[in-house]
Amino acid sequence: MTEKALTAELPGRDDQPAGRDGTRSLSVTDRLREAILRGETAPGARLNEVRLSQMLDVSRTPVRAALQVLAGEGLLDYQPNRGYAVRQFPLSEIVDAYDIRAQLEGLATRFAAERGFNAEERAIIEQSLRDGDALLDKGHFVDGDLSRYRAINGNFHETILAAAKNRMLSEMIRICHHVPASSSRNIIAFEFRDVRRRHDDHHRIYETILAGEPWRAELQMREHVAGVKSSLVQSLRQRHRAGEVAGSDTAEA
Amino acid sequence: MTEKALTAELPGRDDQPAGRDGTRSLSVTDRLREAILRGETAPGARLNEVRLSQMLDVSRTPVRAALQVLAGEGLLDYQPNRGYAVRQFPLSEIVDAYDIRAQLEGLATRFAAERGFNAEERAIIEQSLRDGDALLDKGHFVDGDLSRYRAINGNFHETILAAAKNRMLSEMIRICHHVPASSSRNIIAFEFRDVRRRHDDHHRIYETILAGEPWRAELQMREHVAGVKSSLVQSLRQRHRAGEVAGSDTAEA
DNA sequence: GTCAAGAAAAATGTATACACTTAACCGTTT
DNA sequence: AAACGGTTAAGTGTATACATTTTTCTTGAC
Repeated sequence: MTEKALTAELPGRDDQPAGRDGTRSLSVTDRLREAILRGETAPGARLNEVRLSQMLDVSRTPVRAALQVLAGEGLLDYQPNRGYAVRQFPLSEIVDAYDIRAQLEGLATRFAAERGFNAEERAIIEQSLRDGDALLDKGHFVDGDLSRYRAINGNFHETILAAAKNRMLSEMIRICHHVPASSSRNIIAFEFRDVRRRHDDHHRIYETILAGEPWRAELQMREHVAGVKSSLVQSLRQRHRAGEVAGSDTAEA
Repeated sequence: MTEKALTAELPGRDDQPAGRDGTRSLSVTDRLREAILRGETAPGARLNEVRLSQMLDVSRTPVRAALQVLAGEGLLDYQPNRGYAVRQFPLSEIVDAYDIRAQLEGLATRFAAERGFNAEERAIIEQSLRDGDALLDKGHFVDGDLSRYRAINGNFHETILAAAKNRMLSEMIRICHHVPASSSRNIIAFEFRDVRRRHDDHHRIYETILAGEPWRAELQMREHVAGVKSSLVQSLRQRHRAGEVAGSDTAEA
């Protein structure tokens, strides 16, 4: 079941009132989500409430609250009187999640283009473009550059999403990002060329938005995300060919 | 706050063990969701846990569980230590929800077309097409026909969604349907011509799927849903012009 | 009269005891 | 050995008491 490592660096209920969050429930929710996304829980494993509460040193109440929330986010399965289990994501759903993201982020881009950016949003985006340029100027990556670009990439996408000003859209895209292997945190290694191409996409998208062509910007963003999917699929194929394969139709990385 | 009518036809905790559902929590969740979607709760109103538990004749525990679930569905807002409030949907978000639905259902149609239907799914869809034909053959609607067509329409869309075989997609579309004024349950009156046109869309989409053209089917479905949005917007404009208007930028019907 | 500070009230968060359901166990039977 | 039945243990669902936070109300000063 691999419910270990959850108990690490636990504040203990007396050190801090309730973690650094407002409530224990939120704290437990975050910790469990992290653990699941990290893959520290065997997919399909059932989560025992009393064991979790002992591990996290809280009562069952906040644990149950967290489980309900995570089930709502799609990370857990729930059956009445039978409890919660870590949801399994067949490879097909992981790949499909990119298609969903492509549609949704495309739409968000259209909304953003229609509604326009405020000064702060514009500043962040332009900064992210400059930062990416600087990082890619060397022509190759050194250690840590990839995770640095990941942050830059995040700023770009999040700012566009914020400019779309649609909560439902934001939440849905957030859910897409929380599909285990789809999450940017455990993405496969990328070629320098891939990153450069993607960064250029950012430039193009921003230019199209400024040019006042929401519909084109939507298509560009859709294509942009679809490109990430392609990279993933190709990467999976390579792995598979290398015989490194592992887990049939379930992702555990 | 208008938390009335929730207490209607309550089984009472001794009549039945826990409603007809498995648990009280699920029962309460369903009842609260219905009440919110029906608009029986003032938008923005804060929900008091003890009052709700008294009204529903259960303890706070299942009430809290229900509130957490509904917050996850996007129907309620939550703030730590301050509780839950009925979420307000600005008109823009209601309209946007149709765009989101259009993208998502389009994608679902593509998936369904790529993956194909099984015998049962095919049967349901073809039945829905026949039923709609029969209903529309008269050339006009009599009382009750519109809600009858609504059921037929539901069968068509739900079956396509089922054939897409993607849970995340299903859940997201479900959320779109739960946006108050977006819900089919409180949709504005439709012209006969609109319905006929929409039903013809169903025929075309199914034919395209059978023809093995997933990409075209996606576009058709996207356009199909976008048409519904247009009808809504037009309907809202008419209302507005008629001065019937009411609530500024918040939908309450 | 307005504002601020503090106390009282109310509401949410948490822990825990108990009820009920499900799953496991064990012996019996075929 | 496999299958059935009943008992026991384990786990989830619910109610409730208590802790903590937020909100309200009162009191006082300016």
